[in-house]
Amino acid sequence: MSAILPGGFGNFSHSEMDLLQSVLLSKEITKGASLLKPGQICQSLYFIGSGSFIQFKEKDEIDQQVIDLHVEQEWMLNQQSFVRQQPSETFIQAYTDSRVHELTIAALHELIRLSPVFFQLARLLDPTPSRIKLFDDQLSPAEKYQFILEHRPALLQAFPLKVIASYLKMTPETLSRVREKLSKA
Amino acid sequence: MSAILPGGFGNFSHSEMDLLQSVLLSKEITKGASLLKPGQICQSLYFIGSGSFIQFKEKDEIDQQVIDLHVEQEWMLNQQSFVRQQPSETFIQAYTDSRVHELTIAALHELIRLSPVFFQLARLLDPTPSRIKLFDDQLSPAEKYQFILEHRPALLQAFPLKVIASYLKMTPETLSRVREKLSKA
DNA sequence: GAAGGTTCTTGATTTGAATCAAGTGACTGC
DNA sequence: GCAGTCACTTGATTCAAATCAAGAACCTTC
Repeated sequence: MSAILPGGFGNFSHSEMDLLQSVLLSKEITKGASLLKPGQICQSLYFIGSGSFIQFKEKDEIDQQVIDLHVEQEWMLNQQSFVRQQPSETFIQAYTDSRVHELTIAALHELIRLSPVFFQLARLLDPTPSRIKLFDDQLSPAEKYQFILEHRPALLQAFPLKVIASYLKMTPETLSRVREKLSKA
Repeated sequence: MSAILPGGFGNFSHSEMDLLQSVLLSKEITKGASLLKPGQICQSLYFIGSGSFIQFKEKDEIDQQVIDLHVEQEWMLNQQSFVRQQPSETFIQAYTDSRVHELTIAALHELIRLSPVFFQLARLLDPTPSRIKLFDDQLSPAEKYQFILEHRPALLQAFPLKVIASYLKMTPETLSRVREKLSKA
């Protein structure tokens, strides 16, 4: 196995990368299948080799709220559930046929036991600055859209606008208007 | 030194508690003084023995946005800055004369080296479920107020309503109206 | 105790996004 | 080809909270 993992999420030597990759489990996930369901406890980090995932919550019988969107070459997990080892409230569902590389919590502990260097992976357990910016600050719909345009443009390629709208916590109508305004600005 | 720390944030034996307390630095902070300023990197966790703190961001020259409120018997830090060791964007400022017990990052590492049990403290580095609920879900002003009424009532004792309003990301007028409605419901 | 400053409340108005509604274009499958 | 569905757009209306404005209650402090 070689180079399934990108740089950028840690400072690892070649041998450390090899070690890391050796404990990963490669899995194929077909479109629509779930890696995590409400009630389950998130036990793994997943690195997406290819494909895309939607993490969402059932608001009511009809509607679902998109919590996060994940595209290839990104790590993915339910942070809350993983860190506190508590039942998830969200689904993590493949939006397309996908391949993931799974790092179980046991494997993570083993890595850290072997070398404290792997401590760095713990950073994956915290919300990214990008997510914090998007939802902690209170941005206007236009600002939210511009933010992902700038910081997560891949999402716009990977998902339909109604999914993006739900992720950004606005209606599809509002997103449509924001885009229209921006396109002629 | 005895019993400055409460239970509830970890599962420690008496001797572990003693060890933990032995590495804490007790500090007095006078009203208005800052434990952390924008540009600085958050290097410590603070346990508030007595007093209260406001964590806020300068929105513009005039206004400031309250990010978090901290009262006694709680741990406090700038999670983003601490975890990523990046410059803070917030102030952590004493709202009243206070006493804190400081756990530096170096002391934390030393504790974990001595016993992996202290790993549990890492949970302090993640946003609490309470905070996530308050700002990730999109609650109405009334729901936000009811949430802190139920989950963080001490805040209402410790801070004026205009500070609470800023924390809850609503105007003081809206908070006032929410309270009025609730009081006669 | 008067003057000034806060905090909080109350009322009137504005505003921005949600909702409601309808329509277009693209694709899907019979 | 045509009905049906789905994604997206566009327009009209509604609604909730922000803003603007003013006043009441409670402080300081000189």
